[in-house]
Amino acid sequence: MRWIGDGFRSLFVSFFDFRLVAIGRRSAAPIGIWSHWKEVSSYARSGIWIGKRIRSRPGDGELSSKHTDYLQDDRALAKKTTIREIASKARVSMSTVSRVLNGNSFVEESKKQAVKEAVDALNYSPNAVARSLVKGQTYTIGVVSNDLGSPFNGKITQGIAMGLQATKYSPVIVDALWSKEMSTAAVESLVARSVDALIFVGGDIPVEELDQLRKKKPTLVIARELPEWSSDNYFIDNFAGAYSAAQYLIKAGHREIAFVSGIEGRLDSKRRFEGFNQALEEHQITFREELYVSSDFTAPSAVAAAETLLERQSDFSAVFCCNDQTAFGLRKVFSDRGLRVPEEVSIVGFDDDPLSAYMSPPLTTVRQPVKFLGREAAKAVVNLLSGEPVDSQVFKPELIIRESVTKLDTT
Amino acid sequence: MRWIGDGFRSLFVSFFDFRLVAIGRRSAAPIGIWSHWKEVSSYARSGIWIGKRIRSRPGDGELSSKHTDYLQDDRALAKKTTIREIASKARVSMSTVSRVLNGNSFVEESKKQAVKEAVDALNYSPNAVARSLVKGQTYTIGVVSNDLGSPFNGKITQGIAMGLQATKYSPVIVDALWSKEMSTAAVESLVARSVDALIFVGGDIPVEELDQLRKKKPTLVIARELPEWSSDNYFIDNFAGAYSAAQYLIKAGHREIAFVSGIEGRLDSKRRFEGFNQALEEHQITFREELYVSSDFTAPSAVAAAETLLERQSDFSAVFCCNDQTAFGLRKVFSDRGLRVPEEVSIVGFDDDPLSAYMSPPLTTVRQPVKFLGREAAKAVVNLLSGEPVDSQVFKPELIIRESVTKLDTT
DNA sequence: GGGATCTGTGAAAACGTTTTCACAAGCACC
DNA sequence: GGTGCTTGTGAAAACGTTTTCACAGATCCC
Repeated sequence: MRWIGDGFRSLFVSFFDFRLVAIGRRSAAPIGIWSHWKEVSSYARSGIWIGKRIRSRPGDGELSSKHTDYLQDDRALAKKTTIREIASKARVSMSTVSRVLNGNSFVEESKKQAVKEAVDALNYSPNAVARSLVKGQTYTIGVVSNDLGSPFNGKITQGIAMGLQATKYSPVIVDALWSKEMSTAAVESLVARSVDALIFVGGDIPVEELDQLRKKKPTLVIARELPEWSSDNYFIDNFAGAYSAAQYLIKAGHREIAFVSGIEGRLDSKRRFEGFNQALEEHQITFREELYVSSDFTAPSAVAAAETLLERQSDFSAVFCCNDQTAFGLRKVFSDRGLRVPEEVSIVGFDDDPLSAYMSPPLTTVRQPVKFLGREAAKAVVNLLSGEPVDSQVFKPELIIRESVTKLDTT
Repeated sequence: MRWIGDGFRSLFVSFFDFRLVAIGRRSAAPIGIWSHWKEVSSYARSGIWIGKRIRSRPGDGELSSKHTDYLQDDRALAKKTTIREIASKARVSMSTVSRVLNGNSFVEESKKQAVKEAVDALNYSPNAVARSLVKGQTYTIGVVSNDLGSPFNGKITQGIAMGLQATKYSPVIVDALWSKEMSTAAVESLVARSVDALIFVGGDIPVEELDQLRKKKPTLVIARELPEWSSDNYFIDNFAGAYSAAQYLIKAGHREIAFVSGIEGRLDSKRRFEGFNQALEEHQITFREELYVSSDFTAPSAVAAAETLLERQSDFSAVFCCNDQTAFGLRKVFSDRGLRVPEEVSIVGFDDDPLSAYMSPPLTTVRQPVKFLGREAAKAVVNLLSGEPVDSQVFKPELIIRESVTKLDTT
């Protein structure tokens, strides 16, 4: 909070949110020999709020150096070179400079050279904001992620960033943290910044809202199956992943297999259960309900799930976990209770977390091609922006066999 | 690749990088009854490249509807409402609309209302690009991260995003993937997009380059100690973290403690070794060189390190690992060799990975306040942007005691 | 009651590009 | 050698805001 002098329409500066509120009041004693009016504005410069409109009355004389110093806008001194300066240095018009820079029209070789020299000499780089304004494109792609801190989401995002690397688009990543409000806020902020396209990584925004967005901007939804969309949707085949893991357990002789779910209601959890079930049914195994325990993809919740499961005292020789964190949680409870893995209980996970290979025993799990998915999504969005339609695509996960499953002697 | 008709300066469209190359050639047979010139431009619209400059010669008559359809720019139809329309609907000037929207000047209540109604009625939201152009601020903050896929970096970035949530700034996150070229490219792209400030998360860009950048833009370096900077640098006290872990091992009776390093040459690794050493020295323990093994923060490399260490056949009762992934790698080798943890070897880690609590045994480790650091960095950068200087700050890590360290009977 | 100051508002300039438009000179062809 | 297309280029408009500037009416104070 800071008052700029006295003696004129004073300013109340709130640092918290950069709003400037004018408090009109009678002038008391003008600084120096002139009087000012100041349009209340939102310019913060080197800690001092500086008026842009400072008017000396006729006959009031010049501002003293003391005051000009005070009023000086120091950021303005670091003014960037503009296309106008290049034009005048190269003795051509601004249009020509633009044409050379964008390389989209014939320009005489000598002028081309002159422009390039001027650009180098003045160390010019074009202002992307101005370009965006006139082109109506920003060359940015909004990426709405949930929980960037998790390896799964982090890696997908990284894949997108990598895939966009060689293009002229950059990702603008926001983290919605699985919160409804934050995700709408995030999307609004992206739209206001006029990103050229949107990529949703997972999330649970209702399809209707996504439909609305898709009308306005090229939109891609990845790592989330959207049955309503026949295009612009890349996801991993959770059904097949779970099916292959369950199949593997069954082939190893397991019949009583417990299932620890992910977040109930989410399609990925559901599909994993369906794939799991399908494998069981194909081998005429009926799944007993007491072997289903609910969890939420986190290790702490898996601990609770494991305890519930053990309390039920229902026999099982293997557990299917909806992700690797769940497997880690279970493994810990089994350790604590002296249940040996895999000798007494086998475990399979899902995701292939970087640490799963280092669990003891190393975890057999379903690897999702996350980075690949991210990179493909980047390609897809570039295609979308060039007007090529993008068909939905299902990515196959891969069963990584390690040591957490034992072969049962079925005699 | 697509030719728009024949008969005039044709266009070769390269989809790969959106460059349009004009191929001048003699006209053959103009479409319809008029002739065109087309400024070669880079407009892609719904898969068809459409000329902006289509000139019918005098007397050539109107374009037929068939052709206007073809030439129509469909994205332009979805034109956003502008401040001008709000102004005319509310019967005030554009200036007044702007003033109401920004709330930075007195406006008569009745006009204020009229503007607000018009805004609601037309569902207007201001164009951030235009605003940025005139204000010279974009309200974006460039975040240069390395390896977003790792929990450590992912969580810091998440912290920054969370911290920026309530402000009017948004993060623009790029991943440099520890590559020199990618990081310079990333920084250049951020600067070209005129982000208002930069945050570097870790990384190894030379100080001189950072100094240069700092002259142009408010810059904050976090999660990396920069001894040359006395401000704008937030980092975690690696020395203290390692010291407390080593101290804990010593108090538990360990004398022969092995050290598995992080990436050699990086200051965080170095500081951890110094902290470790300091604790040893204070207890008059001389560190034997054969107990130092080099690694690089990844589990696979830790496996190699563990094997090297065991081959040396030097006695040790505990190992200090430079991060948790290293600890996981070691733990696996010890398992495989039948070395019990913690009964025969104790382990401490660094980072507190989400899965460390679920290692068997649960890993005693040094927790870094990563999300907190991210959030604080967000606050700091906002302060920086309002002109308040930001002093460098050291964040204290916390020793999390679990079960991977055993107390030795020192008799 | 009258000069000085305050207040609210619209017109217009500015931000830095790209694109359009107009034009002049060059070329090709009958 | 004239007609008509091609080519290169500069001036100016456009993108959608914010901010400046000018002005008129209101208020204040001696």
